[in-house]
Formats: sequence, C-alpha cells, structure tokens
Amino acid sequence: MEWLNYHHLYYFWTVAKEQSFTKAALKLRIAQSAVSFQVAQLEYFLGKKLIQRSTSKKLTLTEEGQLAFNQAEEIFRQGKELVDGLKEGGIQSTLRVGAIGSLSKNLQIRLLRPVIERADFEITVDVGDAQTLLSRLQTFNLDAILCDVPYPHSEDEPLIQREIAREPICLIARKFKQSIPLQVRLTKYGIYLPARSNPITSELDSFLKSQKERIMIKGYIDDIALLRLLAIETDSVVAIPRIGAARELQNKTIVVQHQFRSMYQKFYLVLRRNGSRSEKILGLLDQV
Amino acid sequence: MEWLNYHHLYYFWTVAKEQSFTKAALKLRIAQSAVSFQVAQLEYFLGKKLIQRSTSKKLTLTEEGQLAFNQAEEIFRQGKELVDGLKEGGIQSTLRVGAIGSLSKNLQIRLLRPVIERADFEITVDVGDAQTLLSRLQTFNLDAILCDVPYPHSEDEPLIQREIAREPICLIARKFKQSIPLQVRLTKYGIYLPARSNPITSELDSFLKSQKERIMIKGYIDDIALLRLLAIETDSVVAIPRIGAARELQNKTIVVQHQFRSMYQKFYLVLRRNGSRSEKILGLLDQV
DNA sequence: TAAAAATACTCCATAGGTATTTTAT
DNA sequence: ATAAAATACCTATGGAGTATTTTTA
Repeated sequence: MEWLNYHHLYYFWTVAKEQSFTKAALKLRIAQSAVSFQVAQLEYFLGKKLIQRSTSKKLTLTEEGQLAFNQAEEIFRQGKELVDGLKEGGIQSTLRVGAIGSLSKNLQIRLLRPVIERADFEITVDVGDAQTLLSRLQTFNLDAILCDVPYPHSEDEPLIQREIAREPICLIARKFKQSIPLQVRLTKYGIYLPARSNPITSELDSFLKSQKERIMIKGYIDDIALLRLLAIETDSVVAIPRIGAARELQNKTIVVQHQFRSMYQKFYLVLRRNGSRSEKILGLLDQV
Repeated sequence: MEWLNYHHLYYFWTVAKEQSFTKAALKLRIAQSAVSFQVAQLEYFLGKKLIQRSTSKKLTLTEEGQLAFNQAEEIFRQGKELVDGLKEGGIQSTLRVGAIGSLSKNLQIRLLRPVIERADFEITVDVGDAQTLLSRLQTFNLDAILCDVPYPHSEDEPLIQREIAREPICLIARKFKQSIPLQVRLTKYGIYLPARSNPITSELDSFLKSQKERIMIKGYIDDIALLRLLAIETDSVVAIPRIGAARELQNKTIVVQHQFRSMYQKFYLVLRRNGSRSEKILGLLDQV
C-alpha cells in the first residue's frame, strides 16, 4: 500500500467524532470489529497510534490523532461539498468570488450583501491580481470576479461581464470646525485620486486641470480602503466612489464636498458564459 | 453506497492529470480496464459525466469534471500533507501560525522571516482574535500564535510563551522641510498611541502626563499597520515599535523623534508545551 | 486502420460479519 | 460484573486482471 486509504481515515474520523468505536460502527452501519480493525490498519500504515483506547472512559486522541483529525475534517468537508455541488439537483454550497486587491474588503461585502444574506450557502472571497483571478475563473476555480475596471473584452472568450453597481464619484473630506469652500481646500490641502489605470482618474484629471486655481494632486492611490483612510486622517480632499466611505458619510465624520452628476465608478462582475454552473451562479447573482 | 468513494475520485484525478486512461493506469500500476470502470462508477454515483472521452485526441473534462478536479486537487493535497506529517520520520510540511489582528502583516513576516526563508516547508498565517486562536492552538489546529501582549499565564495550562522580539518604542513622525522640536510637534499636532490594552500604552501615557506642556492624544489605535500609516499620512507624532515602520525609517520618509531607552514592545510566541510536534516546532522556531 | 476506451467475464484480496476473548473500571 | 475494544475466523463483495469489442480521428 503506497497511499492513504481514505476509507480507513473515514472510519477513524467517525470514531473520533463519536468518541467510541461501537457508536461509530452503529453510525457507519457496519460491525464494531470492522471499525476496530480498519482503524488499526490506518495506525499501522501511518506508524503512529492515533487513538488512546479505553473501555469504560471516553476515549481520547493522541497528539498525532488530533493532527490527523483536523485534516480529516477538512478532507471530508471538501468531499461533501464536491458531492453536494455535483449530485443531481444539488447546489454547490460555496460561492467562490475573486476580487482584485484595490477593492476594499468593506466594499466587497457591500456589493455582495444580497448574496451574503442568503443563509443557504457560504461565500469565500479571494484577493489577487486580475491575471491570476481570470485564469482561476476559467478553470472553474472561481465562480466570479469582482473588479472596478472593465475587463478587455473579446467575443470568442467564454466570459461575460456585468455591471453590478454604478456609484457616483464624490469629492469628500474630513469635516472642519468652520467649513471651507472646496476651491480653497483643493488648493490648500490638495487631493488624492484613484489609480491612474482607473478610467475615472483621467476624467478627474481633466476636470481638475480645467479649474482656475492650480490644484495639488497629492497622489494616485490604487486602493479604495486607503483612500477612505486618507479622507479620515488627512485634511486633503479625496475622490472616491460614494459607497467607499458610506459609513463615514453616514456618521458625518466626512462630508461630501462635491458630487459629480455624470461621473460614475462602475463595478463589474466577470462570469463564465456557458455551463450549468454559470447559470446557477447567474441566478444567484441576479439580485446583486 | 451513500458517500463518495475516494478511491474512485483518486483514479479520476489521475486520469485528468495524465489526460489519458491508459497513462493513468500505468501510473497507478493497475489495468486500464479497472481505471475505466472505476471512473464510470464515480460518474454513475454523481449522476454526471466528468470526462469527455476521446480515442485519438486528448480527452477533456466536462464542466462538472473541472469542478470535481479542483476539489480533488485540494483533497489529495491535504491527504498527502497528513501522511507527510505523521509518517515515521516525516515532517509536517506546513507550519500554521495564528496572529492577532493588531499585528501588521509586514510585522508578522518580519518576525517569522528566519522560518519563511527555509525552503523546506510552507507557512500559513491566520488572523483572528486571541480567544479563537488559543482554542485552535489547543486542538492542534494551529502550531503557534504570534501576539504583542503577554498571554494570561497559568501553570497547569499546556501552553508556553516565549518572548521572540523586543523592539524599542519610538516616537516617529513625518519628515518636515525644516525640523521642529519634539515638544512643539507634540503640542501642535498631537500623538497617536497603541491600544489601551497594550501595557506599553499606560507607560507612555504617564510619560506624556509628566511633560510640562499639555499634549493632545489624538487616538488609541489597535493596529500597527494603521499606526504606521498615520505616521506617513498625518503630521502627528506616532508611538510605534521600531520594527513597525522599519522601511519608512530606512528611506527617511519618517524620522525618529525620540527613542525610549527602557521601554520595549515585546512580541510573544505561544506554543503547546508537550508533544513531539511541539518539539519539532520549537526546534524550527529556535531561530526566531 | 490504429490507438484508446469500453465491455465481458473471471478471480481473489480485502472489507465486513459472527462469535469470543481481553481489558479496564 | 459489565461495557467496550481486540482477536479469531469465516464470508462475500467490489476491485483488479485478461481478452475482446467498440469508437473515432
């Protein structure tokens, strides 16, 4: 035998959970002797005792047993998920979303709230760069990608892109004791803008250049969370999609100095075009 | 049959990797017919075709096959890790560290650098609160916890605590064109301090009160990364362990205004006291 | 037509059952 | 004394082998 026998591991795992060979046998609907023997086989294979046997007392796991148990938990959780996801009529219980790093965690949660609130499955969010996330989406390792720039689109690619949110761009700033006009603030304290790669930024740039006064651009920040923080902690003005600082705007730590009428930060969801899973995902994300 | 047959899954996984039933059979050292039949069994159990068969061309996975393959990868990676970790003479290839949230990611990396640099195993770092991390340590779900406050210690507890780093507390601030004396800066721009729960903070508090001038405490921040950011982005002084802003001190974006001679931020590693794994871990972390 | 996968049939190793013994409280 | 796990021994099913057929590029 060269590799781990997962049936043996399954029996061990059940024994550990049931704290008894007999109960485990009952649950597995096989004879107690079988459980006893197969677990012994596993221990022999690994060369380590996993269970501290005891007749009347509750049995305990050895150190190695604990380690094995933790990993077995993970293995059989994964196995269950695999079956749930594929068996006729079943629904994958986990929705795996990827998000590019520049989106704040808060923002991700807010965008996905309608889905998160459904209690019948879990969501995982992995952060990474566009390149990696796209290839993971294509190999079914992710179900969707959340991003703030449109994905370069080609017809033959089996991916579709949906705009899921359109947030007005605001110029926000920390509240002062006595309010200052935006113009003064911009010239005196400058402004932080989103990353240059964001189409919004070039729009903002030309807007700022059209102003009479010379405005100091303090930096281009590729991270909405950081932009929000800068608005809270510095006196500068910050250009940010409204949702990115929703809480602070609510409790008035930060005030909107200007809201553009026709300048929006758009958020996109990239999905696979074909396949039954894609259809399920689309159904789920319809509410987003 | 009520639950997933992991042997079938293993064969399927091998076929997918080898892109061929025949090659898979060769690798598994069993007959081709067996592989074919067992994979068919799996497909029957799941009620879904997983592999798009083809004779001369390379075979492809169906959508469901892709999903199953991804999870199989994870399952067998875990299985291998389990065996590697337990088999006689083997070493667990992953060191699982927990870190309380207030430590910055950078800081964690710096503290663990001697271990990270060893190429023979991986490190995972999970962030969480002290409560959760401690219970995970006790059930062998983590190998060590990294924290910045001493863990309330009791003799019978099977945990030990080691001080792994002792970093001088500095008062740092953004570099100004013309340098300002610390006193002036403190009174004019105030100071940010670490969280109140940190023993350092009360020391600092009394130090600040002993000063002649009235000093404005701008906030208590339970996050070293955030403290670092505040030093970069505001004019205030920030009290921080030296290591927490090492890079900025290096490139002189930030300067040390004052370094206490006998005030240290201590960092601790909490470990299990007994067991062979604990000994291995201790050996590994000796360099830290 | 040739290479690869599926099918038919056979066989046996290992999982599982029954009965009993050992162990610890 | 009793409840739980281990052991001995037997049985049978599911997994693996050989030979052959089917498929498709």
